[in-house]
Amino acid sequence: MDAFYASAEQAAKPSLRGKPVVVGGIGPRGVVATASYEARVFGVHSAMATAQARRLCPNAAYLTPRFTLYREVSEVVMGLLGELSPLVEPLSLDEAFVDLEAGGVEPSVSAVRAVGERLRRDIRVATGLSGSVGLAGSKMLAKIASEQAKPDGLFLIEPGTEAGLLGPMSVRAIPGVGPATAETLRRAGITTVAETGEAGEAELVRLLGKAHGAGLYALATGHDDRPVVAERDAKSVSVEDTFEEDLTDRVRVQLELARLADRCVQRLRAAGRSGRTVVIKVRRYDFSTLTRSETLRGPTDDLSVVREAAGRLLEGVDTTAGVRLLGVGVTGLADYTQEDLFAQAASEAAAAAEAAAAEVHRAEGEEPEEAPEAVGAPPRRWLPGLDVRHAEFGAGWIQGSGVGRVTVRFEQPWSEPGRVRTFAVDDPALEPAEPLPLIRPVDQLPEPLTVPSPSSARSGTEVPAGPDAAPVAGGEPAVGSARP
DNA sequence: TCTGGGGTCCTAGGACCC
DNA sequence: TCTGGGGTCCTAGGACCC
Repeated sequence: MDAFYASAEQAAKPSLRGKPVVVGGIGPRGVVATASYEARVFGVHSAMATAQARRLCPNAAYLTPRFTLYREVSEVVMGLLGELSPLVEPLSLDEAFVDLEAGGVEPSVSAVRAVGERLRRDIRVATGLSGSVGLAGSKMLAKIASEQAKPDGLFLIEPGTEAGLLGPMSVRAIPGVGPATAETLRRAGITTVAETGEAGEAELVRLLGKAHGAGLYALATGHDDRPVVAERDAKSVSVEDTFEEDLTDRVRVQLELARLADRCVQRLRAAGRSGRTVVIKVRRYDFSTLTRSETLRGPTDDLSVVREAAGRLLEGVDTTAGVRLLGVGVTGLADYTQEDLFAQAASEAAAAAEAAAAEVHRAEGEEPEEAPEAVGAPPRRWLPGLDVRHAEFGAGWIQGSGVGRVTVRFEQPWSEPGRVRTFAVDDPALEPAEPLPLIRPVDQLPEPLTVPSPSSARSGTEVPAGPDAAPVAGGEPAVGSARP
């Protein structure tokens, strides 16, 4: 998918189409997840500090990610891929390998190209978004082809043309070659794919180590027989938080670590897994990062066991100078939950310890756990980009908030750009809402009396899509769109 | 107002075992 | 009586990907 998160936001928010949009962390320590192509013109790109992006492109819309929506769109797209072949290997929410041979597609350039073009049309019709397709004889080549295809295109690497195409490219084009590997190779006078192959396997192994060197040599010389593997089981589950300000209070650090352990176990249990090794991660004020791990006697999905292990691991870490990030993870995953005596005993001991600790906290007048209760419900956070519903004005999204006010734009994926209104942050008529689908469901037609928009009469042949969306080929109506 | 969050894979040293 | 060789597991860190 092209600029996936940003494109999804533009499809959802008509007023942002054709405008720079940046999706990512909104806070002081946020980074950019995806920038729309309009924002990239200003030099904004993924992994850049949001603060720097704001300097480069102050007029962009800065939005917090809505993963629920992206996951829903992703499932639709992965479903379309599943119609092409039983062998689909997702790499992320917006990217996957498909083994067309296993899907019985005739192995000819014309047949394969036709499948790719039809897929791109189907994706646009089903989601309103554009995707790019790379077609080639191996995973590496297909990935490079898809990069060439972006945005909104298709690129096919014909057998026999690989060396000519790849040779002049930077070695960075090869998946797995990042900044460190590229720098090591550059110091050895190697910068292109062709030079990498010419260096020979022995030299690459000497420079990069056995596995990486041999693997890179194979890829650089066009050898890649890695199979497309469907549904691989996760090997670890982890959660982490970067704090807006460094934590220095040890009790607060312990509290946050316990919270992270809770979230980690929740995810572990939701996946129906259990794990044997507990890992904590600590990033200090100076960005130095360390991990500590402990392997249990058997796999567990018990909250107290994980919490206790995390707590023990933290004891060996000096946090006095300030903690920027904390994380808790579980690896060594097993498919089942082993309710052994060890876990039960530890669980009971932990429950007792917990009760005792809570007593101590109360006695010491710890504020973190008590504060919300004392003041009532925690203040709602109106994050830019999130969905809301107003009792009178209907569905909209948060454009911004501050000084006790929140600004909402009232529009839907299938409407004209909407109007902005401002409310008090505690306006009872305003409440958080679920994301609307990008394509209007057929069972949610507008009611004629309440939405008599004259412009909607021509919506029958339009597809809600990104700013540079081409009309649907053949002009067939989009799924789900209809006249009132 | 530099540097997220969730992953995978590899390396290397020490413990431990046969 | 001058110290093998190989394998696995655990721990910690680093590169890389989206």
